[in-house]
Amino acid sequence: MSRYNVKDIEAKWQSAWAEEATFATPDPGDEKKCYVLEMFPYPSGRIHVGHVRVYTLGDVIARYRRAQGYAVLHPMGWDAFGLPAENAAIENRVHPATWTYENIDNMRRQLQSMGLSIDWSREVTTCDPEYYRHEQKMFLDFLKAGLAYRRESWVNWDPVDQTVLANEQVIDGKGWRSGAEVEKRKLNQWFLRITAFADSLLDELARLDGWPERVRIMQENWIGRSSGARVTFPLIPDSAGYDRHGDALARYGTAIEVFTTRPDTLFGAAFVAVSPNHPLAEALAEHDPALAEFIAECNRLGTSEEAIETAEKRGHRTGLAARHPFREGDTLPLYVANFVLMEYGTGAIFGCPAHDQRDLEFARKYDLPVRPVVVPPDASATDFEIGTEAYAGDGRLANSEFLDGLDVEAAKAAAARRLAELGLGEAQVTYRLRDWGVSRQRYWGCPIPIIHCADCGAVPVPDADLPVTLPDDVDFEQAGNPLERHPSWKHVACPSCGKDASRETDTFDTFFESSWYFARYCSPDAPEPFDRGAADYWLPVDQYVGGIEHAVLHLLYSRFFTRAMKACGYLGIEEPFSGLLTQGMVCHETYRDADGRWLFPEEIRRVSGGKAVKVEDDSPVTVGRSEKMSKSHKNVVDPETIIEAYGADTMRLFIVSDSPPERDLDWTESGVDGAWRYLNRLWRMVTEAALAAPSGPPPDEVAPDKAAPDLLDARRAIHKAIRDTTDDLDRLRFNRAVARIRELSNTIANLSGEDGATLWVRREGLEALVRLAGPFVPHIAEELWRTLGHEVPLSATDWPSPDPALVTEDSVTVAVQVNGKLRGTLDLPVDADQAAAETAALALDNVQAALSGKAVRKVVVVPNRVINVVA
RNA sequence: GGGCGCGUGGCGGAACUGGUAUACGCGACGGACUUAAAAUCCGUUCCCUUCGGGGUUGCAGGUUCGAGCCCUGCCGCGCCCACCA
Repeated sequence: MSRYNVKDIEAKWQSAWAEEATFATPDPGDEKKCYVLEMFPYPSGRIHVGHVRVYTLGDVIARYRRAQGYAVLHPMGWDAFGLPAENAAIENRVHPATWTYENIDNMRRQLQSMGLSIDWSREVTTCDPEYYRHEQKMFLDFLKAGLAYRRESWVNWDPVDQTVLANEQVIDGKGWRSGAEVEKRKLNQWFLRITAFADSLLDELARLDGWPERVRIMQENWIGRSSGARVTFPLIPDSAGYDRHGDALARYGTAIEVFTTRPDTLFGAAFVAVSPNHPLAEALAEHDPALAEFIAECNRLGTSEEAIETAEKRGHRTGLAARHPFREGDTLPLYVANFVLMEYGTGAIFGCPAHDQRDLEFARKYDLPVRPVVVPPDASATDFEIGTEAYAGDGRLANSEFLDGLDVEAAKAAAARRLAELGLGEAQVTYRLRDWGVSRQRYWGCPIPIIHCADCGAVPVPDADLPVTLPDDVDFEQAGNPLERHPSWKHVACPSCGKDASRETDTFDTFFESSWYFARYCSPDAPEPFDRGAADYWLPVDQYVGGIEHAVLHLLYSRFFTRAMKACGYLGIEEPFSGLLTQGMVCHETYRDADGRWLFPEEIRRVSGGKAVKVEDDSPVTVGRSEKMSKSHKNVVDPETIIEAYGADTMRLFIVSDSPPERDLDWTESGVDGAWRYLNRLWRMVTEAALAAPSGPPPDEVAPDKAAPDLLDARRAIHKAIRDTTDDLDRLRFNRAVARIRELSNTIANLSGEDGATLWVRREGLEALVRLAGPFVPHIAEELWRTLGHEVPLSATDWPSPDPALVTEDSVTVAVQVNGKLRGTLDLPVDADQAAAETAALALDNVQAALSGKAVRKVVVVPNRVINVVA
């Protein structure tokens, strides 16, 4: 018997697959297709265990579908623009491109050592001008279609990375990469009009039944559709009567627009407030130094969880008042208030203290009237009062003139109707979702193809001049954007009038590149972004695999981008990914020495009693709970080391064995050992049996109607294993599939005897075993398939199907209960006569003992499952 | 504050969507082989038991012939969003 020589076997099959172009993508044809894609990696330099998990999961699916006869597209590429390259440039004085391409080369080598069934001829690299030229063109098309625009706006500014961040990239008031407290700045920015598709992005979620419910809910909340009304409040100087607002009103206008979801509570209004960043507030501040100071203070305040929770509701009274739209002669004081967001609705609200907690806190502080207008069903209109809790529930309207007596829903509609009649508003839908700001003040990104001309404004770079490429000779010695400082790059003639003009020096957010790469893979060398025929055939992606952290970032942007591409005639579909699998994180125990310093797993040694010591000096080590692998806690495992020691198959098997894919996975050394031991066992089973096991058509004595009972049982187990593993793979339940495969190994191992029929059944089992294991552990499976005497490689062999005669049962074990408690089992023919089943059950000794003479009240017979005797 | 999810042996987890709870693996223990160790192989492994059985899916109830699964209320853990009018 030969030894399981991992290194040779894995190297041998990896080069065989490469030479034979085994995983080359077929041309679009008539076969059923399956596009399997994992989120492409950022080329950080080395793969980590998280990569191993995603690419293993995707590879199992791709290999399984290929064996089933699908035309499979399974590509790989690099999300190659981004900040780490620039940081490396600053720290190590290496050009971002050099750094990136070197990292790609190393990571490609590492990924290839995993034995992935990837068509490497379709590699896409987003920092390549041959890639990003297409998105520059797309951007200009979006601009023409009104899906991109430029405006001055308040932005999230990351003071460490010195760039703007999208709302999706601000986590708890901090930059998603730098962790720095985000500041507010006003800048000219390019935006993509993602809000134009808000309804479609929301409504189509219901049809994405291949997506986890969790992700769909997260996107739904993120889009945040709410319906209400827009209300116009005419402005007048209030009783304090100053007149210095004339200038501000003249510039801003003499009315203020407010969005509310509760137009029914308009009669409870006590004040109107605008955001500190509202144009009216800014105009007023020019003549009001105290207001200017208040606004500045608001902008300094962070937006972190803590800041929001502890922040007091504060306002600055403006000296203006708003006329109540319904109640003649009633006016409401106008405030600038710190809790009003410029980014949502119109940046202005009316405050109804009785029915909104924030408004109530504000009203109590500034002593404004609290007038309930919605009375709960169990209270009376005359004594219902508000204390410290606003009432947000349902009820009947009161103190509200024409709305009195209506319920909340009817009152909302009636109020909106009246507003429309008066010309002071109408029903309106508003979204939490905001347009996607894509300008970044960074070098290592795709240049925005725009030229700014003093006379002509923002002029698109003509098609003939695309792509706009990055200059190579840049200087990272100073902070800020090197494109801005480059001596010549930005100075160009205006394409429209020919005068001196300057290039846009901002680059795109890197989520721009990842929003369409899945389409580029369909035809990576096409002169257009993609060949329409190829895209029509391959898209949408059938199974996408990636981390949950992209639930509202990449996955939402890609859905938008696909719609925008469709609107501009690039594509015929709206949804890019029909199936989505979000895999959990990989975790590992943490270790600290006596001084509290973190230790790497290889620095410790397990001793008895679950304790651990330092390898170096046997000093005690504290074992901490398992948490997400991170460099700072040193609880990391390097995939390359694992492959060196055990091989890719062991690593792949371990990573799919223990936990369901969407759940977090605990990386354990003993689990890896277990996978290693299993593969050695598999190796021995096949190599020891292969010589003795005959091949060929089934001999008579193993036929379903002739085989000896134990052989028949074994054959049944083999075919059920095929059926169940297939079912588990279809449902992406890989940990269960692995359990089925191990069970099949046990069945085969328990098959004793060396007669011809037994040998034949053993071979049948081993062949099934190797074929079922193929998607998980492809190298060893190929090798054993050959050992079993097959000339055609496993990667070109069909997926096995179970023999129907062997998976349909003719008898079944039925549980027998008395009053719901198990008292025995019965072997009955499938679909046995109910009366006969009942009689057989009652005849059991255990049943009679449990009844102990009591009368049987009834017997519940669930065919083929259970018989419950009720006494 | 809003939304979503989870809780099963020492551990990871399984249980066909209401029908024999604890599959498969890890760990542990015992044995065989070995001068010895590793590897391998064979057993045992939810708890209690007077060996007849009895109990067990975070806790307390409910629905049902029957509940890990459905409902109600607690307890604990996790994730997402958050002054969103």
